[in-house]
Amino acid sequence: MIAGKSSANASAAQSTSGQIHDLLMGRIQRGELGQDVRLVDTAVAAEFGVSRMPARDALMRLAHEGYLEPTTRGFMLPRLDHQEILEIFDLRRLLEPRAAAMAALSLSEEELKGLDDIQAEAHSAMAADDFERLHRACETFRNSWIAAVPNVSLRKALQRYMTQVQAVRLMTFADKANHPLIVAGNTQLYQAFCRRDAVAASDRILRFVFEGEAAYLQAHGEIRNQNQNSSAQAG
Amino acid sequence: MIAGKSSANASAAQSTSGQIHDLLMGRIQRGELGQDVRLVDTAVAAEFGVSRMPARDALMRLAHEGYLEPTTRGFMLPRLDHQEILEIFDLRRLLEPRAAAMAALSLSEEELKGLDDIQAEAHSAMAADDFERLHRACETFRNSWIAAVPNVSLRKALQRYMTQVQAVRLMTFADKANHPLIVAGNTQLYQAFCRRDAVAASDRILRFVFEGEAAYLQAHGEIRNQNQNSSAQAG
DNA sequence: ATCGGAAAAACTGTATACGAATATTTCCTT
DNA sequence: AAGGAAATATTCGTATACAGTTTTTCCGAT
Repeated sequence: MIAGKSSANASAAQSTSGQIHDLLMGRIQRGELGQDVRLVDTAVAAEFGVSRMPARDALMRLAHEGYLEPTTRGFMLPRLDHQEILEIFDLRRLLEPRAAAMAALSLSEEELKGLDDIQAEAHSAMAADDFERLHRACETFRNSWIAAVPNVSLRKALQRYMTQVQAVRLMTFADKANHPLIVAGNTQLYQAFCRRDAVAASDRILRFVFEGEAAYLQAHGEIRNQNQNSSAQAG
Repeated sequence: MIAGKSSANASAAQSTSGQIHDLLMGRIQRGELGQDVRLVDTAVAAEFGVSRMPARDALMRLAHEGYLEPTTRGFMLPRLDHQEILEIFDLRRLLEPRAAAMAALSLSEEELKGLDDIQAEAHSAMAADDFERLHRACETFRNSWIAAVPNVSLRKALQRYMTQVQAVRLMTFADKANHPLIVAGNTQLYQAFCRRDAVAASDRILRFVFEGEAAYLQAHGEIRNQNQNSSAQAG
């Protein structure tokens, strides 16, 4: 049977497939799976000491949620093409400003304190040149304020492409020059949250997404030139 | 084995669970399932002459997609509470104006002709007092222009809460006074599409969603007064 | 007639097995 | 050495069965 780490959420009420789902999602979100990894239901079942059925259920659920992509030979991390990535930036500009505005009004003092702590950790990690700590701090910061958005449907819509956002972020994160920009932007967002300034929070996130897109395009520059010759408008 | 109606999409490449999924989704989207219906995997399997596994896979997929809600005793149509419905209106205001603007630029002449035909059918159905034809025409109109949105991520985000939108529409559709308003709004949207006027299309859809929310609130009026006393901000 | 508890029925989650489909590897011919 | 065909391996989809959980029904007591 399964040896789960988080026994708090892998309680008696959680089915086997639910537990496997959560464990695999944790791995995906922490970037522990390489782009070339194939998750095969027989192998996952063997790893967790269960039958194929709950493993298959968990993999299929992750695929429906957008974290994995089914192939004829197992499930893999999604490979977004250039066009899909640009579309997600487009979608983020529609959703995230409103989400940030709502978060500015909804974040509790305790949650604000938590964001402050995360920012302190981000500064510390940047000073120490610790890429992983910095990346984790930035992800935690983002996940924390999004968790405070009161509109559940909006939150779910945001969380649904979180894996893609993270994949792009890893790409742009590779350029160390982006680090101070990202941390400074988070600091400004945090300050807007503290002031309960919904407009400033909204504007800052909008800038963030534009800047993120610009950084992505720069990182993708040479391939983008090639794609421009061949790209056709979808639909 | 399965006796599918649409053999064009239920081709040899489609798995059994995929076929069952499509057939059940068709029923859901046409409103053929009552609010109290429970879909149990053994019963669905028996209906389609297959084993529980493909039936269960199809039901689980529909649940992941938001069309069904799992209970301990089968799957049911989702029951949205008042707050969730308002949140979806909020989300629609974020997504649909942009979608309509994109559709205005992307719809082909053939697709525009199709919209014109659907509008003619809507007028005819309204004149004949044919509620079902009118409802179907309105749904087809909406599905058609959304299908023309080139941003796949945005389209998927819109399609994900389509069932909820349809449930609310059935509620507001019950008031016959709303019919001419809806058809007139669709006509104006169609005209904006013809003019390739992205701004007008965007604005019209925004009005549509506001009007839809107002109609929903009116239909929900007395219960809303009661809820106002007890509602707590989620999050 | 009502209520509570026990038993039966209904349903889900999971285990195992089998066949089909797909991908990979191997072998043979040119 | 390369390409194509055949064989093999891998993986998936589905069937059947069993155990556990939840719901419903029935029966006895009050």
